[in-house]
Amino acid sequence: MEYNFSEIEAKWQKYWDETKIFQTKEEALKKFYLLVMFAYPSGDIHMGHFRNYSVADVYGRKKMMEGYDLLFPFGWDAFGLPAEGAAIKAGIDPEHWTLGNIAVSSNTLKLLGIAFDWSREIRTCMPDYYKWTQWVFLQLFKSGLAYRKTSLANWCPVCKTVLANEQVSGGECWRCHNQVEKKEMEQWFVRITDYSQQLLDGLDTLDGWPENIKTMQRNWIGRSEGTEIDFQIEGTDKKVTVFTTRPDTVFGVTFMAMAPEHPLAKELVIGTEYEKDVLDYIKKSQLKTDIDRTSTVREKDGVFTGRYVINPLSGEKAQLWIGDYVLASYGTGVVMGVPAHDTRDFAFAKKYNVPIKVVINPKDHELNPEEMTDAYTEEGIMVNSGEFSGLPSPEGIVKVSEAVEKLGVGKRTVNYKLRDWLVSRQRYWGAPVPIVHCEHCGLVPVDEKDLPVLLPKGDIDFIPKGRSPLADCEEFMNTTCPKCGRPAKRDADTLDTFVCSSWYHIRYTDPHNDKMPFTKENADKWCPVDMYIGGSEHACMHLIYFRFVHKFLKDKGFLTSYEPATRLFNHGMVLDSKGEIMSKSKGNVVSPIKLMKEHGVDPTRLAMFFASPSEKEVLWSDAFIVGVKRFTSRFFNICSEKTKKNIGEIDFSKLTGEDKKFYVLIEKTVKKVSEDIDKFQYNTAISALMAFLNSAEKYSGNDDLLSYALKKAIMLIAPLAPHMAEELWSIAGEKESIFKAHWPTYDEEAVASELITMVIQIKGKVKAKIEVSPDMPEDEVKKIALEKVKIPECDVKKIIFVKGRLVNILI
RNA sequence: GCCGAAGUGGCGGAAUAGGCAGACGCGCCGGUCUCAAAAACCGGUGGGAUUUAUCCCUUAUCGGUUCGAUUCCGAUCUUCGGCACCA
Repeated sequence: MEYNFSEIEAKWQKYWDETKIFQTKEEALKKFYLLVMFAYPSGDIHMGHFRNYSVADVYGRKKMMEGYDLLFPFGWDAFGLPAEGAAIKAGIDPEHWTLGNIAVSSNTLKLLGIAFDWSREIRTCMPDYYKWTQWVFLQLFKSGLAYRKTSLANWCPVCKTVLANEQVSGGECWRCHNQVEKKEMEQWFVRITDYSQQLLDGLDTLDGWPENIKTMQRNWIGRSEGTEIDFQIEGTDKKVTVFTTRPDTVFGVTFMAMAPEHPLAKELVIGTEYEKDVLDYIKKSQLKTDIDRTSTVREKDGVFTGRYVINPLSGEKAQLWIGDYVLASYGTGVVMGVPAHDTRDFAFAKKYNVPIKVVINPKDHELNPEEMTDAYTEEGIMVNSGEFSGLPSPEGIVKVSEAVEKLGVGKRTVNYKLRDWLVSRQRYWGAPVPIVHCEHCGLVPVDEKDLPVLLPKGDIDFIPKGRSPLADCEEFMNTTCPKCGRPAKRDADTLDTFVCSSWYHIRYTDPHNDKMPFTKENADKWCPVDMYIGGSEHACMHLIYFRFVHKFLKDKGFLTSYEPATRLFNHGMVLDSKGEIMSKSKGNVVSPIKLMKEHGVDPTRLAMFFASPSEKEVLWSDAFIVGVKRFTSRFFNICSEKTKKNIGEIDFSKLTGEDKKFYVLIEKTVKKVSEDIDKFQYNTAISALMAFLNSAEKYSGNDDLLSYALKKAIMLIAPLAPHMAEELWSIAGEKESIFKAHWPTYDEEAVASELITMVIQIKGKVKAKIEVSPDMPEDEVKKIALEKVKIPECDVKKIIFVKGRLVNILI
């Protein structure tokens, strides 16, 4: 029988649709929540989506066959810049553009036969969803976690919008890759930093997350323990506080460097001879781009303020400088300069002739400041440090900190690199910030009963001008204050799309609720996500935000789980055959739709899976399809011809010879495929099925046994090639969907009883092989081995025996 | 610079609580079928030597531990990912 894929695919997709087989069961007795990162509808589905969803689909279908009640939903992360880009370029309304793309992509996804529960589809750009995104924001606001602050925001001059720190990489905008500037603006922030420690601690509970993602998040949160120390400014009643992780070097402070943005910077020099130089320097450093500012290769520079600070421990004076290598946003914005023991301070001191004072010596020799070419940053013994001299530096860190606290000039403290989350955007296509600005009452949250704050439609000028397009829409802007009732203005900004995606996993548990974002009952029934599948590029963005929002909602009592997802799997990217990212501009895009139409969905899936393990990238080549097409057609032929509905019992103990071997093979294949799918190693699962097929075609024994084995093989291939498996299942006489069949078990006795090949080595080199049963006594195996290689027992020095593996004879 | 992962035939890749390196597939070579070709099927295929039922070499490179190392340890090289003046 010919394998007519297009007919078979259409038939079974229709069947799945009509029988609603993939619709989530409400009772969920044995729940499994499988989640794929939802899609940005930028056009049609590409190979990356195809791989992501197919990999998840295999996993989900196997779970179904294992008897789990599966929640496997899909949706659209539908707000965001590209829709506005299309509006500007082509004059299309962003909503029209977005919904059009969703329609096209949904159709494609349905043709791909992914087992999504489409009845739970969500679209973040629709009022029934963003109403609740606004609700989430209001909870944050009411808890004091959403606040406005004027700050130097990352500003992308091309997208004309602000960006969160996470959206700037290497000084470039994550979307358009143009250089980001700094711009002073009043913005909405979310106090994610209140959760720094919780987000860090939570990682230790996430055993099912890849280590590299957890490491990236740990580094991103960037916890460091240290000590804050106050230095009095000479001749004033003011003091500056520094944060240091090396209080053991405090006696080596010869200068102090302050960030140009520090509130005291200007104040300290006003009216002095240093005023002009310092103000010029501050102005200059603000004009520098982030790339210049944060480049580690750039020569450090600074300007002297004419002021001195007093070291609270040594009583020594140190020069106070302004230097733009000091970050205002980390620690206290002031750094104590210890040239002898810090690389940056050393470079700075050398440039400006600041004294270098050694306070830590290596164990074996003494440092001479004049001869040093580099800072000594290792551990050592404290010197020139008063009562602390002679202490090993790790101990010094503790002792100096204690002294600082005792003197009342500082305290031990913890710092994090994590910054607050900037959530406002000066764009149209997003969820409006549900806040009213009232002259009398200040910032007033919109009443929950008045949500959503609808995004106005119609005549909106989308051209980016550096302020929100909504600001010009008077109809939208003019409102009344929910508190005092007087005329007031709406907030003109919209929320970052990462706010929309920070809670979508919970909305899926109750997607049509119009009274609440979700019920606690439903959230707790399904959450946490049991397996979350997506790319690793979101490690420090979405994957932190959604953990934060989940924890926040938990703390507010809206749900019970501490983490949104217990297991995470990152699939690799699909690249072109040269290893480059596929993009329209390069013209190297491979279309999954074209492949699917030409070869069928199942062969295309199999080719993708077989090409490489799922977590690795795959350099796509159409040649991958050749082998699996031969395989599918051979598999289809033998199964459609040799399976029978009724077969007699297979009694392993009565099998012999070829029959026994073949039976053991199918049982072993069940074990292998089951384990490999659980590990996302679909490539080896497929090769095990190929090896089985090779033997099945050669097998010429018992028809019942062959049919028994083939039906097991059909079930094994079902998650990987679902349409073909359904067809073969029905040809085999089965009436129900194969996805209602139970995932096959294997005969452990048979798998364990298989004859094993033992290797006979002489001095570690393979000389012969013997087949023995696994329970043959050691002495007997040794005897056979010696006979086999014709070595008399008297020549043997030693025999190494590894059960079930080998015999190594030393002579 | 720091942290992490990886390096296996012509290619994708398999095998690591240390135990037959190269499963499975692509490609290639030979064959069957055919007037011929394609498709399909069958056989062969890491490299080298050879007296061809034989031997040597081989998992980035060099060393170590071991009866035995792709797997463990150390050094070096390369590639990829992340962080990058975080005091």
